[in-house]
Amino acid sequence: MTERGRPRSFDRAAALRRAMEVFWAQGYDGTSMSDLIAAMNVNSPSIYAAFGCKEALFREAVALYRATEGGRIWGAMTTAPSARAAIETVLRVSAEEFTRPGKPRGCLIVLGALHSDDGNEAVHRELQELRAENMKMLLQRLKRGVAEGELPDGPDWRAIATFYITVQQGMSIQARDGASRKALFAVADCAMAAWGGLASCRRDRGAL
Amino acid sequence: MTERGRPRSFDRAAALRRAMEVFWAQGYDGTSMSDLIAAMNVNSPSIYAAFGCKEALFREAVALYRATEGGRIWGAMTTAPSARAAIETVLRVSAEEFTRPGKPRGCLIVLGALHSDDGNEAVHRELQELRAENMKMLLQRLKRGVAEGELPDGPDWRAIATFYITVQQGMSIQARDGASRKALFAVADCAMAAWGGLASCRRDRGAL
DNA sequence: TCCTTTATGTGTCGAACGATACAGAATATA
DNA sequence: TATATTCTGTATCGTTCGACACATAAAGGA
Repeated sequence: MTERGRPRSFDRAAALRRAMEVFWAQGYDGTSMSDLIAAMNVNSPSIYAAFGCKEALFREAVALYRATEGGRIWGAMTTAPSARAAIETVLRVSAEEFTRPGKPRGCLIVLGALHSDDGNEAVHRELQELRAENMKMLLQRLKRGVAEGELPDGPDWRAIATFYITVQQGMSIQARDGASRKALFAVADCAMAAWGGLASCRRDRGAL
Repeated sequence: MTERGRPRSFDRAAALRRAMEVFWAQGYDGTSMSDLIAAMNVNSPSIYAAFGCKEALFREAVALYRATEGGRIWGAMTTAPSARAAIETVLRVSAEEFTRPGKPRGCLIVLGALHSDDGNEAVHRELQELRAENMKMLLQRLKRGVAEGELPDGPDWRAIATFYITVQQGMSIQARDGASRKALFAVADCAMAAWGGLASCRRDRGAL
């Protein structure tokens, strides 16, 4: 069974990639169909036929982002040899990805739909869940480190995971504001400078 | 010379405060005139007569934010007895302000206009400059600490300032995602755990 | 070749956007 | 009281939004 009907005259994958970069640069609400038509070089009926609606197109764009840039950032979470190396690599690769020449700065998942407006509740919620997933992934990597004896059992690892997620998300804003790759590397280094104090501190000493 | 003409029938300051909270919750682009009319309980011609246009109203809202919530956060920058205490207080007060019950979560300056769309370039640039000002303020406080002998001359204080600004900005996103005040306090504690390592490290040792 | 199927380009839909025209109402001054 | 001045409510401006109707074009299958 082969393809029926008139064949598509544009490259769906390439058009999706261009849509992703527009959403990435301007956010979900900040991107109009006119923007997408111009960037994808495809008329709106063809966009609707191929992707459904603006929200569905955004979801595909997010999936593509997670499979490419996002994968490069969070892949280290499973491949790195230690919990500490995993966190350090996530921060450093984030610094690289957030300042890649010719690409939008910062992270689509973080900057894509921060506000919940009239008709973007589903999109906003999805990105929020993806951010929560990243946090969960980081926390589980730390717990694995504890289980494997790499890390002590005392510290509040949830708080520490929240801290590193906070830094990683803050880097998106810094990147948007023009921070250089070198500056973000330095931020990562500063965050890792806290590791020694955090990984050894006891839960019963103050807020940690 | 007294007031001429029909007097205003609404409280300008109270209406501005309500407008600020809408902008704070929904961002500049995410807030429509309809939202403002509903929140301020003032019809649009009266809004335009009193504030000019949507952008001018937003600017006044930002000024009000800086005078109130923003002032509480960054006031410590000058009042705290040491550079370290200044940073710690900024982070802790941020955690408080970003999770104040009944108020929008996070920071208006950070979340108000992250993307630069069609007609918000001026607003976007203004918020960006205010973020840069905060960074500058923090860096100058660190330099003052060096000048006064509190801090050593070796470390890359600009990188360290960028780090703490990154954490402070990341807390806005965490707050938006529902992080508790306690969780943000823990983030602040983690960030301060890096202080010892940062404030003593030499510039010629690696990236710092 | 005819029919079915799918994609394309033109044009446009109702709704919401930011912003005002206008007439009437409420005040100070003359 | 008469006039000038300012604010208020209704109603609407032109534009842009996301989405789609429609006729036509281009392919496979009979």
